[in-house]
Amino acid sequence: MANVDLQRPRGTQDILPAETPIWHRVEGAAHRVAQSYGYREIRTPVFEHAEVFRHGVGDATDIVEKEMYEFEDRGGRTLVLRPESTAAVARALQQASLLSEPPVRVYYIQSHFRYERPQSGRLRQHTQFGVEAWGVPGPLADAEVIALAGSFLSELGLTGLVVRLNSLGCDVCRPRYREALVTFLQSHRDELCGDCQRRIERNPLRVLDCKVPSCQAVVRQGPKPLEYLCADCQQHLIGVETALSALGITFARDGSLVRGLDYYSRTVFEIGYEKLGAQSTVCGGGRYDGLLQSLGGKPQPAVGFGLGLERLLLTLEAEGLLPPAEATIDAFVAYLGPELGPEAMRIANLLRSAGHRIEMEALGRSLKAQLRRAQKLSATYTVILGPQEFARGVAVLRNMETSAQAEVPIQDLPRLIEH
RNA sequence: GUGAAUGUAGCUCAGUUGGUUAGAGCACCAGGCUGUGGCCCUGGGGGUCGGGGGUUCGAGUCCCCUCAUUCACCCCA
Repeated sequence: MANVDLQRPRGTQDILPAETPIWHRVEGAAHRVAQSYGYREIRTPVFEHAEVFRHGVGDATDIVEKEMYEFEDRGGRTLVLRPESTAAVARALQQASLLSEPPVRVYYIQSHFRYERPQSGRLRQHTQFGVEAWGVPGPLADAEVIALAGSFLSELGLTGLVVRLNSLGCDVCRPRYREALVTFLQSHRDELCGDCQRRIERNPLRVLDCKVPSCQAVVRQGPKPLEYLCADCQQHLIGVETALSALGITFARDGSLVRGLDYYSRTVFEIGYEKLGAQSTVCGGGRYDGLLQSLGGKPQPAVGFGLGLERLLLTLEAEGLLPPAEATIDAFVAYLGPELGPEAMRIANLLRSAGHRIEMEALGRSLKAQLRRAQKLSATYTVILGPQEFARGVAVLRNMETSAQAEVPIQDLPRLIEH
């Protein structure tokens, strides 16, 4: 016997039978809500050519630089397990020429893979429900995807989540702000933490949301991103806020909110749940008008979000919103003595044909053990077949809740059992 | 990638300054009730003490390495 390591790979999760029902519920809500907003599902390959993410997500991002599962296949192609879906979706829409007829509204529920140090709410394989509106430049689209996320979360019973909103500017104003910020930060370099000193070159906007108090003190004196927004970007931000207010969605403008992927422009937002600790952002998104162009296509405005389902489940659990376990069968078929096995099996199939969910005793245990099993499965009924009943063409039908039982003709069983 | 904590039965956990055969509750199986679940009583099965190496007469306990989980950072959903 080979000595196989039974441990799952680091940062992965088995979703066991006890957990699949809640996944079905969450995924079902995602399908319903997305479709109620007119979005249609898209599925892309688990792996893509590496360039899709290099150019789409950005060469200098952590995701591309050190977190991609990259490998060479037997044909010498460099492939990558997708670390996110937006760049892949852009590639797919472009390849199928679907963007010639905007708007294109799509959603996905897909796994993503990142080589990270795992902790709760951060896995190497994780699932995102994502939504994208392509070919829509106006602020109503931004508000729409935020509203969609809100509808989804409230359908699951969540309240008390915080929407944070910011604008990163566009090709016109972002470089101006970035330059002003870098100049400012360099003049205060020795007041910043080590991480932030590195960020000045790598990703200066990140300094804005550093948690170190001394860095925050520096940032407070520096140039404010919103002051550098061009007129168009300002108007866009106000347009998003006006629409959100009209929808009754509460949000907070947060000038320090920065998203790590290169493709974002203008609107960025996060929806978070504080009790989750460090990995508290459940949903993150924004506008990425420049993404398609960076993949070699024609410019196409787009806005969307990604919502981490594992983190969402943690939130639901913390809020006590996981539904109680439901009965998995309607009736359990018990029988006495191995010679009655085939007849019990015939009865079980008779009931299944009538649409009932049936489990039959598989281990030939005592009646006591069989009833215990039926109870454990929350079966509504137990059908008991013993030699005495078999000889007369009847079976005992026992209601597990009331303990009432009666002998009934076998052909009447399908009619007498209810869900 | 950086820093720290934890790892004993399916689950939650005890286990003294290193000292016989590693325990409890829950769960599981059986019997009490020879064909009736829940409550109760009795009994039973189950453990490479995460893995490997070392110190020692002797290691669950001490040391090193390794794997995994958790927490924080980086980053992100």
